[in-house]
Amino acid sequence: MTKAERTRHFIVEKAAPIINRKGMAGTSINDIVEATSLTKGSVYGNFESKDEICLEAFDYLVKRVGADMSQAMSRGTTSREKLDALFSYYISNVTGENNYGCPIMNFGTEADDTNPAVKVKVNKAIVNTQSVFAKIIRAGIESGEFKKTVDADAFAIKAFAMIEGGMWIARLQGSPKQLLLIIDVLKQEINDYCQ
Amino acid sequence: MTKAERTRHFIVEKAAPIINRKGMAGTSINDIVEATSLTKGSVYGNFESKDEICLEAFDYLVKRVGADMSQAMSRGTTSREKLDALFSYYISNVTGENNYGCPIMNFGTEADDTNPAVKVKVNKAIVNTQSVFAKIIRAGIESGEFKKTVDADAFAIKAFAMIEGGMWIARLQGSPKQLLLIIDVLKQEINDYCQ
DNA sequence: ACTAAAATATACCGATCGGTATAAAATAAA
DNA sequence: TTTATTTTATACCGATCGGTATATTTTAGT
Repeated sequence: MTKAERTRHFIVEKAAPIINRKGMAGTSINDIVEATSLTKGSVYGNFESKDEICLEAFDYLVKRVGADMSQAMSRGTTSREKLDALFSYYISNVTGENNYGCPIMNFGTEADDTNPAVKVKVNKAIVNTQSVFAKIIRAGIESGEFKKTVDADAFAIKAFAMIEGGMWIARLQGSPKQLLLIIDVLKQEINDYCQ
Repeated sequence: MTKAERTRHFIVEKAAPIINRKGMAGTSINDIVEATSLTKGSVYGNFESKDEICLEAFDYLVKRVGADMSQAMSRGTTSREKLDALFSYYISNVTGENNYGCPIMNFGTEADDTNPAVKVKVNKAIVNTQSVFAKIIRAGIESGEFKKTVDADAFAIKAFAMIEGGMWIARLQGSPKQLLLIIDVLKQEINDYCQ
């Protein structure tokens, strides 16, 4: 890893949480300069534009969320336990201190009408996340844990929308109350899936 | 209504869809000047700051959405029909041409970490919208249309999260497919509420 | 240690940002 | 219609925006 590669990564690491919090338009190069204690020349020596930083910041955040989700899932053995672990991760993601919301939600809402490149990345992240849910359900069906009649894709779409909506509300209200209710509903539904 | 009041309203009317689409940070005063064909001096003769315009724009958008929801609901007689009409409104909101997403979602996501005043307004809008759902359910229970065991508040929270999540996904994907699935799930659930 | 190459810092660019002082024009009360 | 008041347009403010040319420093291969 060359110096430049390390610096690039360092800049992304510092910039990502700021962009996730303040938005792409709301974050200035100066914000990034201050956060990294570098200079503008140094930042632009490693990146071509602010847009490139935003794109890599989104990739970085999504990768980190994905890693956290995998780690959470690995704590469960059965499909149901894996789903429970995922739910717990989402809840901790809202109740934890240094968290600024789901990057897929934050970048997606801003990029929707303004940044096609980011929009494409967000769409891929949505599909990936939903397929994580669907794969767990399918594994549970194959192992005999869940009924064969369960629609894995439909559950994934529904659960993802509910959780994203619930996290968004929880962050805005400064309370996990509604997210907890939504997670309870999902757990009850998974309970009904069991045979 | 004085000239100033009319102009204020005119500015908000023109600025609101732009801010809803590009975000508060992403919209410049010049954008508003161009959209209104007024001058900067005229805009600042009627508003103290860009922030004030954003706040009024949000109020305007929420009021309009509320009116559209009321109009949709009035097309139904039973509680179930009213809910169906609401769902249809949300779907048309996504499939329609000149639409740029739910203002509660757009303003909420941006304001969450950057604009406390807007955040307060967004929270009130969330509570109001959820109470619309809850009230319909409660009316249905009182009229004997729905079972007494139905939890109106829980349904409102769940349905709102699902719909907001579903609309967000639909706009990002450029397809109402997942929202339609989510609405179907809700309709099925309401069907189960009937006795 | 020497040196070519890579990375960083300084200083600056024009454009645009939100906002304002002031003059010109339009409104509204008399 | 006159006149005081309100509203609008012009021209400008300093600050900050994203971005760059260039000089200086640091890195890394020999």
